[in-house]
Amino acid sequence: MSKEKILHAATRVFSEYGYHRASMDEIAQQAQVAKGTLYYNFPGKSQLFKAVVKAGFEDIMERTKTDLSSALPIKEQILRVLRHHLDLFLDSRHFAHIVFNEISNGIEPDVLDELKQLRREHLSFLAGILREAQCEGGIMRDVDADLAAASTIGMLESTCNYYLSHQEEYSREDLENFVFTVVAEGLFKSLD
Amino acid sequence: MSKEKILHAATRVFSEYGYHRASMDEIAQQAQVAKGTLYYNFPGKSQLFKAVVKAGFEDIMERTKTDLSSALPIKEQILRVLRHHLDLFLDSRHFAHIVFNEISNGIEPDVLDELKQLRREHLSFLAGILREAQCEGGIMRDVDADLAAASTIGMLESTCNYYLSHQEEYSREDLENFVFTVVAEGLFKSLD
Amino acid sequence: MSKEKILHAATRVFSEYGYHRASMDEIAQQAQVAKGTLYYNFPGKSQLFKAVVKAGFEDIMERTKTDLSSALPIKEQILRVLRHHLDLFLDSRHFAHIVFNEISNGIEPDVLDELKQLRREHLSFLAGILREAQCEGGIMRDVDADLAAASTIGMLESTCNYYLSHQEEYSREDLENFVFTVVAEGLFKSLD
Amino acid sequence: MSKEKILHAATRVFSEYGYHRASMDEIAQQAQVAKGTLYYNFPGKSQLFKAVVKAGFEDIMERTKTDLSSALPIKEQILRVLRHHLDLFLDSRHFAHIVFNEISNGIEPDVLDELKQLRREHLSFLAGILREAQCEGGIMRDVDADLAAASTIGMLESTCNYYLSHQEEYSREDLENFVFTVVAEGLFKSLD
DNA sequence: AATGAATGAGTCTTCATTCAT
DNA sequence: AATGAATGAAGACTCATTCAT
Repeated sequence: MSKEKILHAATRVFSEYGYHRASMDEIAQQAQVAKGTLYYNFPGKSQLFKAVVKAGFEDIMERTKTDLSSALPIKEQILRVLRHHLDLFLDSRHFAHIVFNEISNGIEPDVLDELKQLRREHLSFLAGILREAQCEGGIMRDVDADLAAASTIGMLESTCNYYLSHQEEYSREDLENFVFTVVAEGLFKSLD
Repeated sequence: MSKEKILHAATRVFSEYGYHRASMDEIAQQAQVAKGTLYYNFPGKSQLFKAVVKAGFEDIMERTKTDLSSALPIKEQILRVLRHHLDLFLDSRHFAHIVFNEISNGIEPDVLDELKQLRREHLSFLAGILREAQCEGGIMRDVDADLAAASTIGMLESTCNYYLSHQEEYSREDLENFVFTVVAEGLFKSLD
Repeated sequence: MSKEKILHAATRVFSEYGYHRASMDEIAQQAQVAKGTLYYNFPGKSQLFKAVVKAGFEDIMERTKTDLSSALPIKEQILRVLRHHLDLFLDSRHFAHIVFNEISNGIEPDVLDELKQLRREHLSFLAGILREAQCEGGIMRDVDADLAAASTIGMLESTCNYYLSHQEEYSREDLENFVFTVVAEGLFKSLD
Repeated sequence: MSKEKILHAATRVFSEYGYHRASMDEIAQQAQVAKGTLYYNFPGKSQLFKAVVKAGFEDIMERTKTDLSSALPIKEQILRVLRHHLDLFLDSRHFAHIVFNEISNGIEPDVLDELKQLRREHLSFLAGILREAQCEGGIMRDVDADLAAASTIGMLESTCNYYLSHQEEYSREDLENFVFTVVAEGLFKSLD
């Protein structure tokens, strides 16, 4: 009960302020529990943060998995993965930022390792989908699937970030089209 | 004199610890000046950080510009831009991280705006080069140059990051080839 | 049932950490009861501590009494008292320390008074034995029995403490001989 | 300047409350400096405590040394040492208690080691004087000088403690006589 | 131009205690 | 008789910033 409330509040607060500016006081207040209750449910700030990030990764992976099905053509599956991540980066911009980026700053090393592990798992998940695409249809280029997953995530986040501060200039459809194009065909017509 | 030393030390310290974990004490110590001297030369921590980031952006832009010349074919110019940014992300990993990412966390809003402006200028610079490529040769796809610049930066950083924690699996050449392929041709052979 | 378990665990925990560093959490855990059970059986931490100290005093007094008997020559009785206290200070070093010394630190005043009373009773018990020695045989010097009891306890504890951190240099027998000599004859051959 | 004030205040506060109940807030208040000033001058609570204890040991040793001189007969020297320690235990009861006893509780292990070292040095100092007495005059029994020093300190403190809570029953002279007797001749007329 | 002692608001964390069940 | 979730006061410590020199 309290744990739920705390996790929700912590997600909000970490998203808004980032790890370091977020204070346990603020989280307790927003969760409407006493500060001690935070420490009754989580060992400390960094562990609470880890729980938030973990829930975030699990959520995006769960949502993506649910929407996929082997019945779909690989091409469609990848489009859906992209769309899910776009949703995440657009709807929960700040949350996505902490989940994908705040992982590197000044967090206790032991927790940091676990966070990196979570990120690795997420990338593996994406890479797995890409690898399938390579095996099956021969649709995909023969690039390293892990690098491809990593590069795609960074590309998506950066692009969404830019989009969000220039919303008047693009529509959501523009964004999707751009992303699909870049992923699919790259920037150049030909470089040879 | 002092200003130089402080700027160098601040770059080192911010790179190592990130904005929030970096302390003015540590910076003063590494710069071998008294703490008061920091405040004599810079109004405060966030302003000092801004100066560091600004110098960072200027450096990468300067280095890139120097290496370009209208004599070169556009294609080659873009390769060089990519290579310069790869260098930055690989050699000064942490520095690049704060320059490109720490900009969004929990920094005082007034300074944050100026930092965002700096990032915008850098993206404009890159977008400018891409736009040239579009005008001139018809080599490039007709995607939005600004989005393309933003997406490329994100892709580069994320890819380098992954590469740096998996160096045993890839060579630097692998990395370059991958990046060039992705930028040039995207991930798919065809999606239609 | 629970009370017993708690008392045992509390003794262990107080002995290991001292009064202030010992936590009710730790005690509950070691006693394998819920924290609430502690408060069901004892009014609070200081009262629990008092119970532990009381049991400690009673134990050493009981053990000593059991081993004495009016049949024994006074001299032998005193040797036995010394030996019992040596055993206590050596075998249950930390426990003895809290029983005899932690009594004065920063404990709630109300409980502190009761603890001091317990110590007083123990000293009275020892002084009683000494007084007997004085009456009966004329073996003992005509010093104040209460002061003598107090001084002896302090001497024993301090000596055992030193011994315990220099065990490689002395045998247990050395220690006993030293203590008996000091008690019996003092440090000097003659001071007149 | 501040350092002095802090050290004085800390001595007062630690003496009154013991290590754990003493709070940095209270010390800062009594020293009339801001809390930050405490940490500017001392790395932390335990280090501040160490400084207090160190000053205490140095003070008693200094005062004792000053009063001794090789011209005096050994017997007189030892009487003076005893008197100085009596003064300390009587005049600065609480301070002496923390200096000699609080050394064992729940202090950070690294600092604890240094504190133990200080105590060791003090005992060595006392043992040195005793050893002289053994060499020179043959006045002293052939007991281990280190054990003798340790036992004497414990005896003194314990006796003073008892005296202080029963002042109506003894005079200071009674106390001195008792202590001298015990040290000199022990408790028994003869035990053989 | 430079210093560094001093500050105090802000943070994380601990823990004895309570109480509804 | 026993539980354990929840509390909140209290405490140690950090650090950007100020200012007299």
